[in-house]
Amino acid sequence: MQDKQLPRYQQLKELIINKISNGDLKPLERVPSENQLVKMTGVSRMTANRALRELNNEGYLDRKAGIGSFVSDFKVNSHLFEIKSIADEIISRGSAYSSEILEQSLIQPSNDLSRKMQINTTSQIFHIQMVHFEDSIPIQFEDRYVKRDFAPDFINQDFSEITPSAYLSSISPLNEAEQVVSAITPSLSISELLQMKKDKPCLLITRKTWVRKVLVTYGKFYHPGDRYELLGNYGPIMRKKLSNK
Amino acid sequence: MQDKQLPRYQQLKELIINKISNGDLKPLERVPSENQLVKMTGVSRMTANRALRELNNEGYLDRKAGIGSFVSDFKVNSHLFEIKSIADEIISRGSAYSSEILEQSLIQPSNDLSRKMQINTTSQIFHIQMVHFEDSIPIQFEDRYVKRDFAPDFINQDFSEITPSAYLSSISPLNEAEQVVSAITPSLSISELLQMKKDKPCLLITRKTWVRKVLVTYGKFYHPGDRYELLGNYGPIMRKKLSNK
DNA sequence: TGTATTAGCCTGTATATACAACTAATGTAA
DNA sequence: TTACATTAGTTGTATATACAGGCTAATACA
Repeated sequence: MQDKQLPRYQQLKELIINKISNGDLKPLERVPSENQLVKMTGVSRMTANRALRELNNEGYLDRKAGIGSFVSDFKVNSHLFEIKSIADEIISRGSAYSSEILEQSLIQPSNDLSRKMQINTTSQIFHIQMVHFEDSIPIQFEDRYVKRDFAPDFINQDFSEITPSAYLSSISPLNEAEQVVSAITPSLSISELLQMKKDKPCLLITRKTWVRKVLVTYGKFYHPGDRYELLGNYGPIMRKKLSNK
Repeated sequence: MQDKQLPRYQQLKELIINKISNGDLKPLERVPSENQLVKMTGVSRMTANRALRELNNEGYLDRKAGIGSFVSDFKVNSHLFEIKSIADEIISRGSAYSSEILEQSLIQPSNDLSRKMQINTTSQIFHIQMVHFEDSIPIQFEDRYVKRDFAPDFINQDFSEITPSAYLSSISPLNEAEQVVSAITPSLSISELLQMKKDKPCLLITRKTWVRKVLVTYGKFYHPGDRYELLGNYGPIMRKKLSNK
């Protein structure tokens, strides 16, 4: 592949990222300390420090002096910033969250869908449709497809307890996403599900998510235009710190 | 303020960021080399290296071995990712860009506007309204306010040559932004400006931008829902490298 | 037993040193 | 003039060392 070998701190970083990606290291688990890495790999402590420090800056790890280094809890706050569970969002606003599941099934994808999900038509995929409510007012209609390979137990989950988004994150940290935001006029059925007045616009978010370069889920998220807006903050890179508790 | 003094590499970083923010160091200008920083401030080369390396990772600087370190060209690609000039976006798609300026004036803000812009009503602000076209089709209606203090020469610019967004970025790198995306039904006048059919939805982006914690511009950007969508990619942090040319 | 101290491990920072790779400018020989 | 070698300055990496400060658990002591 590449004739030039990577620097040692970079090799260390990728070693740890790989262990996180393939599940050897799970969220909140301890990763080797700097001195352990020194003994294990023969590098000096400063290069072990650089590897762990940069992984911390990139959101893979949480470090705390006196304690150790731990894999970030991707369930709570993925380093895929801004993409959080709709339930958490509603609860953090102090509102009551509830949901209604309309469909939860295993299907054979159509030609169009198999192309979107980058699989052949013989693979099976899960399909879920549900509505999310904030204080009993519909705030999102979720129409999502999930690769069976990635989440074989998807069909047995109770998604009134854990949202599909949170469940998928718990299986493996999602490490790449593409999100398209658009304004549309909803179909009649969606308009009714969201209890919207006629001809009112919808904010539609179409999202694809990859784990280790493989697309695992594709979903459309419809929001009533007058009840939902998407907020983004852009600024100097902030690192979250572990609390002192 | 803070009883604990910052680490030296952090002090160095802030020194350089301040020089960039207040215009002492302009885009593409050379910043002191690691050895110069050593002589100037008395730190060791490794801590000077850490300061410059992290500023590079955060997008403030571009560094190249054998050459030196230079302030990033925020005009081309701000570290406020995803917020780029609509003109660049259209041109990068291979389409023809044009614009029509509807208003360009200096005004006294209303009570409501002065509150939104966090100033008192005696301060003056600039107001611009314009439409951006892709291949002669309207793609964005821009309704923007700019603090006079920040860009005193704003009124004399020819915004058919350089977009307001690009002009403001050229004055100083914009280092914080808040963006709210929503789906609305446009007013009749906006619907006509964008040559939209009746009752079709608009994608509305409301954006505030700060420079050094001071809000400098507030704008609303209306897009026809069927002609524009907002795309975001989220993934491992990538650093741009200087080319070898 | 209960409390205070200590030892040990962790991260965070700072320095001194070394070598490699790259680039531009300069000097030198053909 | 041209081609090549040298040199100085730059960033990039790697190591060894040191000390500070946070935290935990074992230990010593009253």
